[in-house]
Amino acid sequence: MTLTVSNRVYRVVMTKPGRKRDQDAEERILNATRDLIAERGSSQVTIDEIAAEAKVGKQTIYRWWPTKPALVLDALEREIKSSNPPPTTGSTYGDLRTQMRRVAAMFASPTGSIIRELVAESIGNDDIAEQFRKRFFAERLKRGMPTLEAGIARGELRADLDLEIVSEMLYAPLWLRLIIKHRPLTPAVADRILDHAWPILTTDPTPTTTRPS
Amino acid sequence: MTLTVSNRVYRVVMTKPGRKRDQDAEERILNATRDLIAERGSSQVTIDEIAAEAKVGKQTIYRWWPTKPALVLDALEREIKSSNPPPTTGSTYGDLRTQMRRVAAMFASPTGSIIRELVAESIGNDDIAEQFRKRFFAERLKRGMPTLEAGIARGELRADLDLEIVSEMLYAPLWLRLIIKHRPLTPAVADRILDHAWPILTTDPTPTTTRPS
Amino acid sequence: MTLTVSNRVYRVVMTKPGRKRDQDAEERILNATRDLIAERGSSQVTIDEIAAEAKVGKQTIYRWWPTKPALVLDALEREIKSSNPPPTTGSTYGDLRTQMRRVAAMFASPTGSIIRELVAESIGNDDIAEQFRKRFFAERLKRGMPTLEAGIARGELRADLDLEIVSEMLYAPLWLRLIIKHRPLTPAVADRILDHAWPILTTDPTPTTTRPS
Amino acid sequence: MTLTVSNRVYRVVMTKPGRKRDQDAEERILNATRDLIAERGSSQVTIDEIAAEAKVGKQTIYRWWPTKPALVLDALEREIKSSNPPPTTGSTYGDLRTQMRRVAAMFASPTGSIIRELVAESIGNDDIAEQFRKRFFAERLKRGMPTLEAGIARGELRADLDLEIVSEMLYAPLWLRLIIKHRPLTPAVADRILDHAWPILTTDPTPTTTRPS
DNA sequence: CGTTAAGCGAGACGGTACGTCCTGTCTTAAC
DNA sequence: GTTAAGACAGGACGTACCGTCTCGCTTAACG
Repeated sequence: MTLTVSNRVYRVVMTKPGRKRDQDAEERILNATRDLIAERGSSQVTIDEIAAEAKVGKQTIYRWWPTKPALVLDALEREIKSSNPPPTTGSTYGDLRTQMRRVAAMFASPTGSIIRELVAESIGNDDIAEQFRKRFFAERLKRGMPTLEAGIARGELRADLDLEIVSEMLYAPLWLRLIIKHRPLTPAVADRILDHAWPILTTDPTPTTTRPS
Repeated sequence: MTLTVSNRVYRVVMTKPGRKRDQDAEERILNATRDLIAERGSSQVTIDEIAAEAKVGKQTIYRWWPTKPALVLDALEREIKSSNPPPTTGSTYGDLRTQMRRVAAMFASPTGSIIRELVAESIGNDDIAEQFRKRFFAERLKRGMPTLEAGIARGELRADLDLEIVSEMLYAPLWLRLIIKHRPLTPAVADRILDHAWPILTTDPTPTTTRPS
Repeated sequence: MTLTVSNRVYRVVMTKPGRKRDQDAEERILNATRDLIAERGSSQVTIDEIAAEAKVGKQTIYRWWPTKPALVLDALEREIKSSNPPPTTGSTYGDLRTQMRRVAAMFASPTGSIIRELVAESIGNDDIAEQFRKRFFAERLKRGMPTLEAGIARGELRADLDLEIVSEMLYAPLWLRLIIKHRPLTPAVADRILDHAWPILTTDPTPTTTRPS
Repeated sequence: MTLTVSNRVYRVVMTKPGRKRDQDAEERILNATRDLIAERGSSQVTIDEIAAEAKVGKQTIYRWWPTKPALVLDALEREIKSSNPPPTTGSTYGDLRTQMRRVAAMFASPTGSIIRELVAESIGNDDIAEQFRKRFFAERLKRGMPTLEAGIARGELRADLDLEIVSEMLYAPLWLRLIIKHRPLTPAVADRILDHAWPILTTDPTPTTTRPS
């Protein structure tokens, strides 16, 4: 494709010239970030260390990530992308139980530490917060939605539930334990929460049978 | 006054000599901390700035507070100390409603910002976390306990409730909205949470009447 | 240069009208080097800037010149290559005078700035220093030699002169004024130097007549 | 101490408050600078290295010296401050000879390397150049002046000499050999320069006796 | 009232990490 | 194959804070 202006002929090109971004370097940076942060916490890791660990110049990091938390966010996203498919135990109760236990387990793992660090960064930086919510939090909180909606569709859950509120009642306690660390965070806790909440979710007229004595 | 024991002469002093701690300086430091943090967030405020704003030498700050978050914690405590007495509307539902609305209102106020910043500091520093939990979080989460216990005693709430879980189901969503800012934090939200949770709390056999249509 | 059509961004590239961009690129590089250095000084000019100014890839520069000063050296050489033939006024005094005035004039011109920059580079880099001495300095300092030797041959100058020392006595003050800029550098200065030195050069028994009163 | 003027109270302070500049640190910085630069040359030494060698924070260097060359200049000045008194051999010729040999010796020593590096810095930075000329060069070039003036006063030197030119004829060759390194720089060279120049300086009617055969 | 010791505002200190800049090498798409 | 663009590893730069220390002064209890 050509463009002629005042007798000068220009070619119109779509691609950017120059060396392409080095996928391998990106890989090494994200791995180094993940490893170092899981080990010592985001605030205890410097960009210089990540660069050294990844055998990369600092500028290569700054070229692609504006700040450290942005980098951490990408490292986290990659870590979580290997997402489990939604559970299908056959019953809504079973599905919710599995999902909540998975969240509790993830929060208790090194990945939980990274998420925790990201929450801290989000509090101090609105851009990070925005990214964190959009790319991780919202997606995660909503992952439970289909299960709840399916439960309603199947008639196992009450149709008049405010799912926004319900999902927060189920998951916010887990998040809070991750962030504040005021109480242990185990699958058993997830179970206790679900069992307490179950009566208000279900259409079953004898809810107390699922309640702990 | 001197005291001689085994040929050794001691000076006996009753009060510590030297200049007294400057109450005015302390006041100025805490005010400056509160103002600057509410304005820009704890992580964006330096000790140098606080010292300059308070017209105080840095050493005067470090003499009394070991770290910045310790200072922030004190600034926060002073702000919250004006605690309301527990509500007594006559009904457990009404008391819970009042309490949750108060928490939501506090979280939405500048004080909420300070709490949020403290959460961030807690994540990066275990000592701060310990202090934060002990001096603020636990006390706050447990403030609802007497109301719940009274409700059980009065027979308005089920006796077999796990109050630890219940209080988290009620308050964790508010905390999460403060920290993550993923959804608005209003008194109406507090109401919706309580109304959804109420059926599992109460001994009233017709819980659905309190549910939002 | 970019062109946006229906939200698509295109790059506009000039077509290559002919071939043999080779020599043109070299030309542009040397010109850009000369211009930028004369303007801001060698140490304030980066290779990237030269490449951008010359519309050339950095690699094209590094393909031909190992380092920046090597490039500067070439730029300088090209500038000076237009060397005047040795003067022949008929008298040794006149020839020396012409030559010294020429050097003073060159030092006072933009070319002098480039030479000055090269001296700076030479101090920090032995390879450059070697090149600078070999390709420019020695040749320049020795350019006066034939004149002096001819003067001796003609019997106008003393036969027992140490020409190495003499040429330095004549020219080093000019070099120093170029480098240190401690005093002005004008043809008049060259004259004063020569007139002071003349008595020890000449066989004329009445040297004082050429001395300034 | 307070001072009250028209109902306004002023604090009267005599000295600047705050910690005093650490003389020991300054000493260590200047020594480290001198040592490292004499060893490897100014351009091969980083501020970080100087700070590390001096056991000093980088900021302490930047607090007192705006740039590296400014620091080098101070280090040099301190090195040279231990200046020898002007020589008094009894004869002007002897004094000049001693002085020129001293300069040659200094230029050949590690101090000479530092001066050389400073010349390079001066070429690239006008502020440094200004400082270098004012604090070192001018003072040094003029140090020979009293000797020349005394020579005239005693009648040993011609009264119509342009001392500015004369001192450059004597010393510029030494400077140039320091900077360009095109020829060796020894006391013998200083002698040869002086002996060549002597005839035009002296009132002695038989100058050739001091000339090398 | 003078001594003594702690607190004060100010600011220099040793140190760590930051984010930018430049060098010289390399890789890629367009010609 | 050659060019312009530009990403790469490496490394120095000068800045910003941290938490500590030192200075000259002020304040207050003790003798």
